[in-house]
Amino acid sequence: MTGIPDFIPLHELRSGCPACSLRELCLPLGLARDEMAQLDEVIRQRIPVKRGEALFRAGQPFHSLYAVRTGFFKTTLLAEDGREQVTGFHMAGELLGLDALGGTQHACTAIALEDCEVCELPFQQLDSLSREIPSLTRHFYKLMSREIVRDQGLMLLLGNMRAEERLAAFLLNMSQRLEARGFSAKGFHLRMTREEIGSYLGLKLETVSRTFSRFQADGLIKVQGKQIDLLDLNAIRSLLGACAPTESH
Amino acid sequence: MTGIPDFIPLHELRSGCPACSLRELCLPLGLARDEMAQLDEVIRQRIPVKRGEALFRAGQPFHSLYAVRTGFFKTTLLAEDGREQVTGFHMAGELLGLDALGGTQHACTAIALEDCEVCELPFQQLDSLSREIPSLTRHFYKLMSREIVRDQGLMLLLGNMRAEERLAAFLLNMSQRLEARGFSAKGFHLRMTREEIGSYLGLKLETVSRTFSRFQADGLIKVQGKQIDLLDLNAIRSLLGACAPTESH
DNA sequence: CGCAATATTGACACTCTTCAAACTTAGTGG
DNA sequence: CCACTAAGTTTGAAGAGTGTCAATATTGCG
Repeated sequence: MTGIPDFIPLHELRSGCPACSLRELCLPLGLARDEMAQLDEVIRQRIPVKRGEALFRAGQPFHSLYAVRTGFFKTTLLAEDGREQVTGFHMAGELLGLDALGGTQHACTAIALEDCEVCELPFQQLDSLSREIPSLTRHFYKLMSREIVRDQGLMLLLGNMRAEERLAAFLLNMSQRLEARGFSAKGFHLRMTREEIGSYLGLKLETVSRTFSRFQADGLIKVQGKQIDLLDLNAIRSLLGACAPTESH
Repeated sequence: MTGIPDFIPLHELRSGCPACSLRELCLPLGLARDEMAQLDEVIRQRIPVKRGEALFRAGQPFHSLYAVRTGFFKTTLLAEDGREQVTGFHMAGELLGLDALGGTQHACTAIALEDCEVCELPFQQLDSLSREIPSLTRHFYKLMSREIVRDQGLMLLLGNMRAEERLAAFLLNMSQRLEARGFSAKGFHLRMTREEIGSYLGLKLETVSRTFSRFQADGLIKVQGKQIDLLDLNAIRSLLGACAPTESH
């Protein structure tokens, strides 16, 4: 039981990876019972991260990947002149730290946007395990290539789309990912500020706010601070001009 | 000698990976002699790709990675509405196809911008080999995470920088990569059109052209069609306002 | 060498940003 | 529990930076 902090209630100790509903999002499918048990040994579960805290920061040595169990993170990149850009928002079942997998230090910073729980996957031990469980390596290849494709989709958005299209793509993406996790696809509470949305989409916060207001005036959505309700999904979709992929991550 | 086309002159057969000057860019360092020999067996070398031809296209099944041996490629992403974005330019020693590594089909299209030669690395066989050569897996992790970091640097550029900064970052990046390959850092021939540069940087071709002209008027560069000479590297660097990472890839 | 593709340049339109002020929400301490 | 403060949001007006359209010049491939 090494590495499992003792403030976790006893009954939680039994709910490791094999029982985790998010398993198929962060571990390969089709693992044998004993393989799963091996992984379960290695993974440190349910580490709490408070709102505003960093899970890791750019430049810190890389030791582990982290799977989001509950809560919501942003990852940011910091330019030398202080400009910071949000490179992603991450929710339950997603893996953080892939951009450091091959290297020695983290490239981005991961900040909790609300109180979160993560599971830690120490890379050294995963690496050893992957000799016994070849599908593990394959799984990380898949996750990393998915991350590359995701980033390229965002590049397409940043390079080609106008404010309305960007916001529409953002809302649909959130909707879809929340739905995939069993939440409502039509109403949700944004965890990030307008400024963080803007940074992610390459827009200023005022532009984000204005565009939300316009969407509301047009009857597409209802905005109440961070609470968003999508009133006309099809109309929002049509804003994309059949453009960028909404899918993925 | 399977897989090696017979139009390759005999003396080339001896110049496989162990002799290739680009080796350290596409294969892990510190391989033993016999490991290198094994890889050499698997890699199909010096496949010619003519200017304008696709090395692979988005949607095609993924079988192999490709190392650029000579020449110059662009990779593009195609949105459903026909909009296409250039996601990267790739020169000798760089690996293409990483975005498909974990999946079954290519996500982007790779087009040769001049007559090229590539080496093919069949993934199946690499995968088998990596059981005997663990550093191979690690190497691909590294390459993929580098690709993620590169893409995120571009996201930062697309999200935050203005036309002048984008062009300056582009020129410095080209200069640096060419220099690393033994070419001049100050004068080079662009292989891509203004439109392709613009697509990559999220600008219209007219803006690229205008910005080049302004740089020239300011004495920063000399432009003669696709021939670019960097006259004042420091001044170009200072345009970046100490922003985005120019490094990488 | 000739033609199509590419590049340059200008004038104008438009989107987004900037600056500023007012307003709302959430969190803190009396 | 309410007052207070800081952070976040909304909205307006003006301006900068790119995009668009169009005409002309140039390049480079066949």
